[in-house]
Amino acid sequence: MKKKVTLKQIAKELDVSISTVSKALKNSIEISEDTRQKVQAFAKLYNYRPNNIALSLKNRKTKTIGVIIPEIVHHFFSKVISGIEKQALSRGYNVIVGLSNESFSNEVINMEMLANGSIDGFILSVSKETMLLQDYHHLTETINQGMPVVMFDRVINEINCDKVIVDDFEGAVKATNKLIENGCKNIGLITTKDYINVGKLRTQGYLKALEDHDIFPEANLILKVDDEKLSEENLESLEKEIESFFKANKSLDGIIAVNEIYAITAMKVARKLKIKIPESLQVIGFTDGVLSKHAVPSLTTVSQHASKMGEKAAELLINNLEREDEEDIFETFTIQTDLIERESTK
Amino acid sequence: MKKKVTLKQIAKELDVSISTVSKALKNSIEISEDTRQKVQAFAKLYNYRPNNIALSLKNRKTKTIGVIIPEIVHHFFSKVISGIEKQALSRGYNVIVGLSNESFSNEVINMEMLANGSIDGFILSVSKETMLLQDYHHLTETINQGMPVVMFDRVINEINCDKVIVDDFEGAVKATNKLIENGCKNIGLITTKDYINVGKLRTQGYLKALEDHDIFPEANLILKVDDEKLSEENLESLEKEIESFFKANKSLDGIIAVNEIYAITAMKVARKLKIKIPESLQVIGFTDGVLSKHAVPSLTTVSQHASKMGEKAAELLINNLEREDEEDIFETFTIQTDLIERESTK
DNA sequence: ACAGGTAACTCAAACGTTTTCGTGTTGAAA
DNA sequence: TTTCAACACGAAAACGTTTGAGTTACCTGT
Repeated sequence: MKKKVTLKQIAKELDVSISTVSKALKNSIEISEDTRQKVQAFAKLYNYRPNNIALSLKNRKTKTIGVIIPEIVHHFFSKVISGIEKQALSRGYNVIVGLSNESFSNEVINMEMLANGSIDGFILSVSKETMLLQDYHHLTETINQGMPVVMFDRVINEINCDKVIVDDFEGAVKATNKLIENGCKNIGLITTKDYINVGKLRTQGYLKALEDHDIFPEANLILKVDDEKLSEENLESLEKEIESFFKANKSLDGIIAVNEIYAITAMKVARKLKIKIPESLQVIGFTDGVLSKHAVPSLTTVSQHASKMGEKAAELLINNLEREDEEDIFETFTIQTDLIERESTK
Repeated sequence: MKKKVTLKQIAKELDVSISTVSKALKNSIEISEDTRQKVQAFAKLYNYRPNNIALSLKNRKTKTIGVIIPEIVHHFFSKVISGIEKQALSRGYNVIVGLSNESFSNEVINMEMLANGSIDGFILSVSKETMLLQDYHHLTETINQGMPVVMFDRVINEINCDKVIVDDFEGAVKATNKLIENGCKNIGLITTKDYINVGKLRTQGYLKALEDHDIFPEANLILKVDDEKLSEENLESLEKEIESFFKANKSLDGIIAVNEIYAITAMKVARKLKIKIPESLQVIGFTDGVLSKHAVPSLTTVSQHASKMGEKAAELLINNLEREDEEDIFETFTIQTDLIERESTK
């Protein structure tokens, strides 16, 4: 077991100074050809690699970015991470991941753990609890200490930083328009409670599209599901809720669901009630994950290009980190959605 | 924008030495009550936090573990990460993630990037390419340098380190037994090419169960799908392959599939061919992901407890890191599988 | 009055780099 | 023989901590 070799050891071994070794390895012209070759040969032999931690300390930068997300077992977030990773790797950065599990205190703890020198900047999507509590002190403090932050998807307007968001509003408009074009007269919406930003925006897009086509939105065509229902256990109660929604609105011929689970569950309930998809009911979901692709019938869905979001977020952050001038001009980048048409629509 | 405050700054401000500040903050009895209070008050006011990088350099440990996985947009791997994260957080460690994207060179690059001081140890599952090439020099080198490594799921027997594996063999036995108990006479297997360890083990389990019941395994009941078919694009060709498999074996009344996609696709094909599930065909998959839960009919599956795997892997690694004696006694921990019964079996 | 003790600090080294500013030697020009 | 580059290298500081080993100044006992 040979431990990592350091400059000091090489220096001692070759009987030169540490500085000479360092310079020789960097091909400095200060060092004679002879010595340079000797040092480089030795370094290669012992597989010398500079110690990252020492470099970080010296340079005051770690070449590492911290990512805090609410959950990782989630198609959208893991896609975002893969985008971040891709961009980070190509620019020589590492990615360190913290999970908040939708808890405010976890978010704070994780950020504090990383903010003390471990990373150069944050990319994050805040937890639901944080949105509810509206306590953003950890964010403002981090930013005030001069650490760049990029928020994505679940962003907070009051916080002054770079942001990457999905055009949820426009996505919902597109989806709703599609259903209207396809002849739907009674389009229902399955959404979340309003405090979740994305749910709100999608609802607004749905309403806007109806309005544009002079369709009067009916309140009972909008089902606001309690968010707890998303947890894996409460699937049955979600099913029941959707089932009574369907039974109460027999005329439904189109459904927009603000996420994949709601859409899939709606299709499941429809099948149970012998409602044919897409013949008598067309369904569009959000988030183009595995479920949409493999469902039967496969689900038409609004793709959010999660991977691209991650790449863009990482790009904004790294640009900021490597910018010389310290001007803080923050950008909000909007990712356009695409409607992926599959079998659940005509 | 107030930058992070250091011991040196506090020392200068209060006109004492750096050591005094450090000791005061640690409540050392060497420092008078007075000074201690003064220093602590000042530190609190300026929100002093020790610089992690400096600590890492001094202590020669980073309290960070590196995780290298082939892919993150994958239910199994993201579950494993969440398990690792959970255990890591509870023991004061951070998790830094590298993705190999199933590529050997990416795996090597990522490991080299992290192995130079950034982390204390690795948790990894090797890429398919690495298994194919059988080039493990990056692993042996890392281990030889004294950095602990824990492998999970896709492990390599020749490498001497802690391992966490799923009892794939026994899982396949359980699944096959279940089908036999349920009256299946002609059980097919949809698996991968043999170089993937897990596929091989599951195949062996399937064969063992048949043997135990004096059923002679028929070669044409085993479909070895080319692994490329797992990629999201080649879904159609996977479907075709399975379809001809079904057509060539009309007597099939049970299917074991070594992953979720194969199982779901098999069900899709069955539906197309008007084969009723579970009445005339029962299906069991591996990996209890979202697809299994939300499929119609929902899929009976062998759960691998991915999250538990992650926790165990992190536990083994951290125990190793924090162990005083340097004895290298490596452990291979086997995670038992569970058969989650759903609608795709009787 | 003075050794001995102790409370309260400070010093300095160490972790592994990079980099600026010397410094000694050589050879050549004056 | 003196002077001065050019050359090849070394010393030391700095990044932010921790910690064992000094160093004061003051107090106590004899």
